[in-house]
Amino acid sequence: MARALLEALRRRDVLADHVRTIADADAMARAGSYDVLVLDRRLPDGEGLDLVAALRQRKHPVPILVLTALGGVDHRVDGLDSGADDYLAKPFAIEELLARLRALQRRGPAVSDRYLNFGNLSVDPKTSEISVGGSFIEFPRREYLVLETLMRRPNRIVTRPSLTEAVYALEDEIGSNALDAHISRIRKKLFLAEATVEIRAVRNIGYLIRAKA
Amino acid sequence: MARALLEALRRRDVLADHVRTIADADAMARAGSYDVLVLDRRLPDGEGLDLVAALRQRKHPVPILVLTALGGVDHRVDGLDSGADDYLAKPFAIEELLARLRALQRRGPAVSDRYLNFGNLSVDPKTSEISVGGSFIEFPRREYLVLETLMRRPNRIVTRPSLTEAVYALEDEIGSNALDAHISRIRKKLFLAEATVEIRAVRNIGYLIRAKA
DNA sequence: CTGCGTGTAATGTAGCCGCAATCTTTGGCT
DNA sequence: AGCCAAAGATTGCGGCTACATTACACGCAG
Repeated sequence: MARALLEALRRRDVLADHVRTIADADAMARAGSYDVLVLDRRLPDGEGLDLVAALRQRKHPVPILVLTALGGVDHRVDGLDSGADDYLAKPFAIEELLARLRALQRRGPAVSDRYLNFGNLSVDPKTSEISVGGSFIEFPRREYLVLETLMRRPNRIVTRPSLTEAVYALEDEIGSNALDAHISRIRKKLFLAEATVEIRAVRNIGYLIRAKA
Repeated sequence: MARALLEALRRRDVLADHVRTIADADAMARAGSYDVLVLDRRLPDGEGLDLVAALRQRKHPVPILVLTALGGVDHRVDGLDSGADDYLAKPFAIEELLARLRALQRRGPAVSDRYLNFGNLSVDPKTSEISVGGSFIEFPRREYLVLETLMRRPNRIVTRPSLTEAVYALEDEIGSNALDAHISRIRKKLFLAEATVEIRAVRNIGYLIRAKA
């Protein structure tokens, strides 16, 4: 079953690791940074719920979904009360498991490194292409870097230092309003392309991109 | 069914409110401070999932569990992907629903640890964002600092020196009623946003934030 | 040479915030 | 209960400063 699940995940470009024992899972959870943990109750070296309890006692924040063949209501209640975040009885549809994983992952930090979409604006970090409402716009390199950086955190403030670092990397570039000028030029292009997003300044802090008023 | 559920919750000393329509639920979510929302899909004025989408679009943080008679895998996937946190098909055992609610509520504070919630007011110190009933309000820097400081100790008095220190840090700024002016402006914004909290003065000592009379 | 990208500087603009004047509330005192 | 003084509330004004915009200059590439 693990193999089938791994295959289904891989096909959807979800990265996953698999171990067989509670001890290994514990070690992985300690060492790595995972968005979600899928756990079977019956394991070679014990009861999966014990790991849930142990992780929660250490205040480990990873969302946990418990799988089991024990489908009775009582078992499900035990599973959830042990500290797990979701509980799914076998047999189950892969699609439902995936949907539940998405729901759990949404709780955590959203990190997808494919297209950055927001409003009718779309940025492809792979090719550095930007399109508004389906039609592509050319952006000079600096302007593109600023916009991509903002699009990586839509609706969130990006500080001025973050932006300058993103655009000027190692280069020392301090002593002008170059960043402001870039922002202004980006705004003009977005406006002409009738984008549904806008770049707003946050005084003393930085900028953010968000849905147009 | 709502009556049975309310009865079961009441017997376990869980406080719950019940409304019948999406419109009412939306209003309650804006106004009140709830640990979790239980939502039926079939409602007199529409599809429950639409409310989920609306709340999530406003970044409303409340955990949502969706109930439905539509038990197919596809429906469950849709439900979870709309932004809900859990999905339960009717018929279900009350005990399982209660366990799932406990799981959601447990996760609520864990996630919202970084949020300061009180009444329908929510402050995110990480991003310096403030929302009332799910919709965000812009606050200038000084006003934000005052409000965050108050929200760190709801129902507790914060002394004038504490507040000025929080707002003016190292800077020497003594010699006017600037703090009072900030309080006044914050009050106006909160009032316009229909917040369920209010800022009260404590003569000769300071201010406190508490539930609105 | 020409055109584009980009940094710089000058100028315009907006909004935060401190100040102070004025009004309201509160609590103590007779 | 009534009065007064002090604390608090509110609001308009103005200065300051960060941000916005634009023109221009320089450099590099074709």
